[in-house]
Amino acid sequence: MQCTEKAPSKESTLALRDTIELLGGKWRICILRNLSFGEMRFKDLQETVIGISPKVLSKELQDLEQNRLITRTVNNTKPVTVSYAITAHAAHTVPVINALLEFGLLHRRKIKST
Amino acid sequence: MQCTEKAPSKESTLALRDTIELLGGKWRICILRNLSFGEMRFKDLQETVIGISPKVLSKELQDLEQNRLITRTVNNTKPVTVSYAITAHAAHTVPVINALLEFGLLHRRKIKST
DNA sequence: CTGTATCCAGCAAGATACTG
DNA sequence: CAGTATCTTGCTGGATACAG
Repeated sequence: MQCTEKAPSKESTLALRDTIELLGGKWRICILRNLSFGEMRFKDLQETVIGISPKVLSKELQDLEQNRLITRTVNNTKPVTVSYAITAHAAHTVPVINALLEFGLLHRRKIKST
Repeated sequence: MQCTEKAPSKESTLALRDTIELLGGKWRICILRNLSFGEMRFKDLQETVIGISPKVLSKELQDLEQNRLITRTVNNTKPVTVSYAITAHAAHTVPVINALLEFGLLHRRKIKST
């Protein structure tokens, strides 16, 4: 669907809310972006997603997996390692996430300069 | 800045967090999208942003105004009306928001069909 | 119409410690 | 390494009423 609406419909408002629920929160977008560079293990994510606690990371990963945005793979190594990767479906969000990032950088300059 | 990174830098992670803080939460993106169709008054928003309470709407609008994402204009009518409009700066986010919306629609179909 | 005041519940999330 | 358990707090945001 291309968005060609001339006014905000209730339907689109609700759909947008779904997306926000899906990707919203403090961490999920960051996690997805990090995974967009390649698969990572739990510990990698814990280091790269600055400030997240293992409990919260665990929960977020479960949520993302349930929504088919990431995959979880247990590697048969010793000790066991677990790899997380982004799904093809979630890869669609990467350009959007980058756009958000760029807006953030732009915004910082904008606000600072006033 | 075009994002050409090969790995997630701390800097970009933090910048992304800024954006999430800026646009995150349950309501702001919806508000911005609604305003992207043209200026609206408080009451219009209250009706279109389904489920928001006046207190929360008021607070969100203040936050958005402080970040220069919307403008607030008091009209000299009787009784007084107030118009909210998106700034040129925030207009940059509109395509991104629409991309999020479309992803949400896509996602719904994806999840349902499994 | 455009908000603010008050009161309150629930949950996200932090700290920390612990397990397989 | 990859999490889970527990305990606690602070804030988001809901309901409702009221004010300029």
